[in-house]
Amino acid sequence: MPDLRRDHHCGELGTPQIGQTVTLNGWAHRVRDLGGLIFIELRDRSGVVQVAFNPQETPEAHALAAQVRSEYVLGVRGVVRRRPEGTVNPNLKTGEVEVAGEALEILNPAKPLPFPIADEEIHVEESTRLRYRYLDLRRAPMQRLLELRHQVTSAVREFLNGEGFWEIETPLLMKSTPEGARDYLVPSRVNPGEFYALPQSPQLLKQTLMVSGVERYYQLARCLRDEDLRADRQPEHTQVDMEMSFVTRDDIFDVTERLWQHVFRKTLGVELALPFPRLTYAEAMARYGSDKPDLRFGLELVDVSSLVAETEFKVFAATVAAGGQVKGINAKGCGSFSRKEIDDLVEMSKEYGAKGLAYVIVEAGGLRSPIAKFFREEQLAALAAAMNAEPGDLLLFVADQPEVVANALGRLRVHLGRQLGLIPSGEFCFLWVVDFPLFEYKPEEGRYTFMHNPVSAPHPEHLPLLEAGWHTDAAPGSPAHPWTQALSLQYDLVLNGSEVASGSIRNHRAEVQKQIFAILGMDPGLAGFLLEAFEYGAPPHGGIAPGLDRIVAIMGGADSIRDVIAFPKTASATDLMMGAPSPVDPKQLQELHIRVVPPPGAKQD
RNA sequence: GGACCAGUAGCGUAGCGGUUUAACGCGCAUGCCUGUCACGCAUGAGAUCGCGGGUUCGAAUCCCGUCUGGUCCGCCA
Repeated sequence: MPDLRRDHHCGELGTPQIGQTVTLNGWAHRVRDLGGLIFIELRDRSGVVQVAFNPQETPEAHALAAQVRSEYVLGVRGVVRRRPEGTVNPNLKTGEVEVAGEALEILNPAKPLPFPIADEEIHVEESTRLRYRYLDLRRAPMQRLLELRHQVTSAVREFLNGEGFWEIETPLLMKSTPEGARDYLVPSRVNPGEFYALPQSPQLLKQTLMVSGVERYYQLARCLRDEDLRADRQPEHTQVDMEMSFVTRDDIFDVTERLWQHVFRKTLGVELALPFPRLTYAEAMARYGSDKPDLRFGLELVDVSSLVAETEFKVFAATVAAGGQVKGINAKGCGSFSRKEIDDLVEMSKEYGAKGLAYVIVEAGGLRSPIAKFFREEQLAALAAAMNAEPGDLLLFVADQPEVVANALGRLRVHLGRQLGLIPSGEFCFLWVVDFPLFEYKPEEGRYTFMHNPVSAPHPEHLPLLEAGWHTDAAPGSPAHPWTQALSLQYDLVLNGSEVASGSIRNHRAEVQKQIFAILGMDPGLAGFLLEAFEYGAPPHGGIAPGLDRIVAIMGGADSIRDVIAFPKTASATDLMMGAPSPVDPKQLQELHIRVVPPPGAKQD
């Protein structure tokens, strides 16, 4: 370590330290060489302070200071003094004082940087930031996010420890499962031809821990999935994985709500109101067309099926007759949209699966629309009334099967909310979505699959529907089928339109779990050991797994979860800093008993 | 797997209705400058216009392909 070892941090200096000799270590944030005087802004994690070097007072230090460039690493000793009259910098936390540099040591020079560290508002290609992630993380906005994430995890641990949870680690080398997401595989050298899988989540193991009598478990667990990426999806993400025994759904809601209340209070000073509102899945889909509705704005979906069933507009009438529905949203004040703007919305709704988007412009004199001619006067009036239409509004309608309508209008709703600036910033709108269907019918596979995961328990009163499903006359997938009707004790936590946690009360009775596997046509596979464990006294249990990356990103106002992950991957799952993934030495492959068969057209080395 | 957007000195951009020494700001280098704080002033270096092919007398500019990054759909909790 250098001679000049720090005894203070840059950002903590102020008028109370005036007169003290301090030693600082840090980076040259900005350098201003006036020919005589040299000012160096010195930065460490705590902040920035100005150091002044005077050629008359300390010629040696001054001569060295003249060599300092941006981001040189320095040791500085000097006396804290009040800045001369008129030179106080109100933009700097330490701006009332400066350090009169007496001794300077260059601990390490730095090459000119690929992008500036000192400017907070920089526009640099994200690939450049990722290539030089160590420099990107040096920037103040990124440091703030790193610190926020640290504070959040620390508050999470503090709270859960206080509630009697035990933090327990589970293995990274697990067993592959065919269902759900694609696994990352790790070849076994010792067992030729066999593979481990990296965990998609510790789901089965945390349930196993309940059988072990742990009662309250948590882990900041890394979860890995080999699927395509998005702005809010990385190949590895972190969950606050929790599981509890002898609890009801409300117990889990209560702990989770108080957890985030504690975290928001400790880290942001924001007071969350409890309890969080709840919506059933059915209501969320009906009113917002989404199972993760953003409640920070309105634009709710309105069902007008009954109003249009008898009209001459065949698209609407036929859809309703065929068991579909017609729903609309009222884009308030968008009646002035240009033809192109409306066409864009139509195009977008098609992207989201709708066959089309009907629109009606509300004018003072009446309704203007290409489809108006198919409606009688009173039908139009009823439609306008149902949509709460006022002159200047734009009404948008989709007719289709309920899932399609919900998806298209739900996404259109979010798009319009953003486009119209209806979404207030700085608000944190949590809500529970409850009563998810237990199963989901996949027409293309002709079978039922699980909605969330296969371990979610059915609603107790829907338990008989499991058995009834084997004997029904109802067509698979139809609304009348018992398995379509069965609701589960699964729940999601939604924050500002993002799903930030998911959980359920689990099946703890082996026969119920086996029944569900049978309905899903699933081999228990990996879960076999859990089923066995259930036969040795499994407590009722349930849990939840909040996604840390998404929550921290929302808390910190980051655009992407990449900004709250220290070393994230690109959209093609590569790491631009370390250059992963990469080919490996043939010897390594040999040891693993693996031969690579490149796809046709792949790049050769 | 598909759609769209972007790629021009270290960074951010302009040029893209074809022909110029490829322009501007920041950064960098050198010199000057003793109260600056995005210091200032002057001079200068720095670009095979992502890559490959094609059209043309002539391509950063038009066409095709490809790579990389991003957003979205599919996929995924």
